[in-house]
Amino acid sequence: MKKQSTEIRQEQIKQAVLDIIYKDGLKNLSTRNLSKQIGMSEGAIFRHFTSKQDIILSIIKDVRQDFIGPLEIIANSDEMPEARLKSLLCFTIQYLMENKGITMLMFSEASHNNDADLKQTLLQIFNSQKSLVSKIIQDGITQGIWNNNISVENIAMLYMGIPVSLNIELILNGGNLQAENFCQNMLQLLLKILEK
Amino acid sequence: MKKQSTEIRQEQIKQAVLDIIYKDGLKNLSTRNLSKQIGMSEGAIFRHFTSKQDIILSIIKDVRQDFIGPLEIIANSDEMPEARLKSLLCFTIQYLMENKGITMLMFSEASHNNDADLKQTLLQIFNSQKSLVSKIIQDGITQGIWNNNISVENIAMLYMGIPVSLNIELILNGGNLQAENFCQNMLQLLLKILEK
DNA sequence: TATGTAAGTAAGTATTTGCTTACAAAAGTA
DNA sequence: TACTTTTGTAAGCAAATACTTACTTACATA
Repeated sequence: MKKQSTEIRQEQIKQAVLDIIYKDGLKNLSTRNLSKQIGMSEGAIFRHFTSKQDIILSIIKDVRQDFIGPLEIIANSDEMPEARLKSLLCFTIQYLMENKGITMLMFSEASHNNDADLKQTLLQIFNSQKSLVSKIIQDGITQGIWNNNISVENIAMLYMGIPVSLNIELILNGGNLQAENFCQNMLQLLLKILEK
Repeated sequence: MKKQSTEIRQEQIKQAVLDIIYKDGLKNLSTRNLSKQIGMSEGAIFRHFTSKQDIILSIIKDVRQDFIGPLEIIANSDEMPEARLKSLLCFTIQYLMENKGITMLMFSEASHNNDADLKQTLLQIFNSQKSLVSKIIQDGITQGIWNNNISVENIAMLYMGIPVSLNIELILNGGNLQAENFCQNMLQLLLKILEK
């Protein structure tokens, strides 16, 4: 196999991990299977990551950077709450559609890991999402746009189920889902809850 | 160890499976680990089930009987749509709280299984839930109680995320969650969407 | 062109996996 | 009581697992 830099290989390996999880499930995520998917020897994987655990940790850290990072920018922008909520939701759905294995990875593998570092990062990812949604909703209420009689906490919780709804549909109906439509549809429902 | 009938042992084994999944995650669900949890030898497990797969299949069939069964009765009762929706949601949450490993099992293990029988049962469980919620909502619309401008399909999709939201909270925040409150809270939000 | 290093491989390692075997003992039944 | 069946065990099986080793090869740079 042609030689490549560690940076390139690391990206390939992480992508392959997510692909395997989405297509074949977590139980088929073995280093042997992984090497087959990439077309490189098993030993080579361990040139670029110290352990299988290390690959997963790296993926979760990517999530914080490539997913939570942009979400923070969206939530803290000076746009109207409704526009921010839409951006937040649509970006989330887009990200999860492009990284289809991530939802499963975070729930199943990562959440029951005894690696404290990994667990901490994971908790941070969930809590960040929740608090960013909460912030936008709170802004809308404060600005008098939305109903002040609803519990921000409860909507945030309902919101957190949306990405997983998406995942259920993807797995069971085989991935043919219009991300743009899905985002708009869910947004409509949320706005109905928020309206005065 | 004292002898017990296969029926009793099967229940114990299935319960232990769900406990392990909830506490330690799917990757720790080995037959060795399972035998340790029950306090019986590994060989004894295979007296009562033909394979590990067989245990999982049996659990999923329980879900259809003990969970989907009652849901059908609730959805088809002659109560008002709002009362039925509440019962449906609260029963779902109660069931998942009492069988905390099931959500994870259905998503991760079962959805990527190559056993056709299992996959079929699983698909049935998801689609049943969705169609029962849809039925209740449709009834409410037909009776002129709820808004006829909303998409039944979309609300059903949003609904399906609620049980998993619950699971996230349970795993990450350590299980201290008031089921009764959670049910009422989510119901409030759904009713807000449905109202005219 | 020579050389050091980073990136590749095949073939191991020890451990864990799901499951089987050969046998023991408890419990129902005659 | 005698005998059959059912439920239990300890020890071991082949295959799969994550990871290592000893060695090779491509490539940037002196």
